[in-house]
Amino acid sequence: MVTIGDVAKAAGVSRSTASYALSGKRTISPAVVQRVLDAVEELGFTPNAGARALATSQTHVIGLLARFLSDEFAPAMLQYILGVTNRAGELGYDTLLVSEEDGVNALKRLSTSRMVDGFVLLNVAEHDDRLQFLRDAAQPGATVGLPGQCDGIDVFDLDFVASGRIMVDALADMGHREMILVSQPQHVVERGGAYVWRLADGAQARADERGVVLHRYFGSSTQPEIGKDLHRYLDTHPGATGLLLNNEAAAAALPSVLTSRGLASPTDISVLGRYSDDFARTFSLPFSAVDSAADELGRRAVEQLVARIEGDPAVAAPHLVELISPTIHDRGSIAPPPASRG
Amino acid sequence: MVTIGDVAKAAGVSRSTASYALSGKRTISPAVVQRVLDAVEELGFTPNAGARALATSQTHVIGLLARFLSDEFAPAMLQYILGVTNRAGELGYDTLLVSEEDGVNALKRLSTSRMVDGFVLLNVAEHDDRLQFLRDAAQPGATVGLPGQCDGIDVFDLDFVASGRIMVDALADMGHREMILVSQPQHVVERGGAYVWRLADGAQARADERGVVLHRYFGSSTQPEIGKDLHRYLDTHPGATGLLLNNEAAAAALPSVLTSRGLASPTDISVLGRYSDDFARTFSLPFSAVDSAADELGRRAVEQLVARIEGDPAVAAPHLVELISPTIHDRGSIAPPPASRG
DNA sequence: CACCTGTATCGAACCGGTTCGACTCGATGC
DNA sequence: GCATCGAGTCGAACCGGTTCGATACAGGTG
Repeated sequence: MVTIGDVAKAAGVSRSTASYALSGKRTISPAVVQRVLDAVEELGFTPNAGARALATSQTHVIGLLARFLSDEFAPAMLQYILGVTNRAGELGYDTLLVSEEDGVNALKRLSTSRMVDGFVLLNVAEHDDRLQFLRDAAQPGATVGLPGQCDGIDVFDLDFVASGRIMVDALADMGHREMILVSQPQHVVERGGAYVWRLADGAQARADERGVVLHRYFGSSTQPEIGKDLHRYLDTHPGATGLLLNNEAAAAALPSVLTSRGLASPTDISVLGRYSDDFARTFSLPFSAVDSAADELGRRAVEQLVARIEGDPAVAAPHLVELISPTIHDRGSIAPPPASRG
Repeated sequence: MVTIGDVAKAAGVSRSTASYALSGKRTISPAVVQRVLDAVEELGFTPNAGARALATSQTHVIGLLARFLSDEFAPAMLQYILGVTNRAGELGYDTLLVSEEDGVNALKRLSTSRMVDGFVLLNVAEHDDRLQFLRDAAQPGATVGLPGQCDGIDVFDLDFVASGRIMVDALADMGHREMILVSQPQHVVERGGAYVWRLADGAQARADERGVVLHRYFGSSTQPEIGKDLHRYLDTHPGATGLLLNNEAAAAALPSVLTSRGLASPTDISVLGRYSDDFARTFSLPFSAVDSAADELGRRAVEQLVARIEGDPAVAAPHLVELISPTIHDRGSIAPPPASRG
């Protein structure tokens, strides 16, 4: 293997001079710099990552802690992962992906062994046991997902309260007065999926403000249960003209439920989901939806993490809690309710 | 940070003794070993990964080169990734995930900087430009996907030729005489997705042997195009009673296509796909399918890679080309054709 | 001409582990 | 009683980078 010593020898200088020529941290004569660069080129020198990490205490690797929970839609996670790895790559960082069950253990291991410069945590719950160790870690961390306590970390998430509000608004603006909100299953909430009730509360508050009736349900996350759930909701509330879906499985199941009831969207019923554009394409879902912004959240988390890694540690920038404003991707599934039309 | 020097001092021994006490590579008296272990415990010592890598030339990290091609069904890739990371974790290895466009560059970079002990390549094409560099690399490599040239690497893949055969057999055994095979889009083949024609050729050969009519198509990999494709195929071949799907998007789109045509499986048409069990669960697909064995392939690739990394380099084990026999996961979507029933 | 300044370079130390060779000491063999 | 041996330990070197302090030398100043 080619070391910087080989490069130095080939260029006829000392190791330190070669190092400075490459890093530019001290002034080296242009002639020498050129000789060093030529030697690097000729010999095919690449610095040994371990040695550099040892000397500089920087690995240029970030740890990505994913968490795949049962009854969750795994493919949705991929968007976040790719958002992180791609942006990290652009910024000169590699990504160590950990899918271990025991996130706390992985976090400790990577942190104390100094394998990474920082962490990105995905799928963060209201009370996430990984956070305590993240705060104590020597490396900074950013999360995708809004936990109960945000101190000491940078937090990124979709603004789910606002999402709930604009979902109600979108339908209420069209004249809908009664709608059904289908959330994730109850146990997703119980294990800390706070975004579920955040969206629901935002929706409820806005519904109350506008005098709209909102029926709230926790739907199943599996087929065919969710299909039956949807039928039951529609049977129970024949006056409801709008459907808000904060549940990927419900969105995926809805087309065949509507078909079998002889309903069409938006003619008979308006539908508004909350999922990513990729998800919509994959499932060919014709419903307008609040974009979950997975890609953007992953990107932003990495950007902030890298800024903190590379920032002056003396100037501890205040920690961010960045809630991305929801945007609706219009696919034409919202219209005025049947009764209000000719 | 706690170093082995701190541990040695606390235990009242030299650094080298502490190191040997922990590694067991030389005999150290039980009393000293215990004192060292106590010190490690008390101080919370974890070896610095960079330092260890520098000294041992082993990083205990494997590089995972994923390749997300346009018009490919990204969620399917997740299964392979998790198969790799999970098994690697069990074997004591962390996984560096690279999703870079330029796989060749990433490979070179990780290899020459000695960031990883070996590589797993996913989504390997017939003529994959990454392979040439993998063969020249100082680290061993394993692939998931069967390339044209397999020398110098360990190769794992599903036996797609056999898959094609058993897919035809499964339907022909039930009495079907005319079926449609929907493959991946043509350009997936053109850029080296050899598994597409391997399965198609296997199917065609078996169909010819049995006197079965097989209509072959390259379907789109995106919605809603694939839905329209499916409708067209069914319109064109009203006599076809079986559908073979080597195209995830087609499988995902089929339920609504069938519903809108008023067809049910297997009553009106028998369907056999080729995708993983996880995929079926995630998308609630009710079709029997040849399992793509994503998880197993990822696992096997890692196991072989680790064996090679840790094996005696003097004893160069012959390289493997392991084709996993296809198995059908029965979900009840295959039955005799309508005409042959009462 | 002595003095100072700044530029360009070198040698040595350091990061935190691992490992080789040498040393000590008590037990064993003759 | 002395050489031999093995168990147990230590010091030093090494892995391949980075970085600090010192030095050499050129040019400018009083």
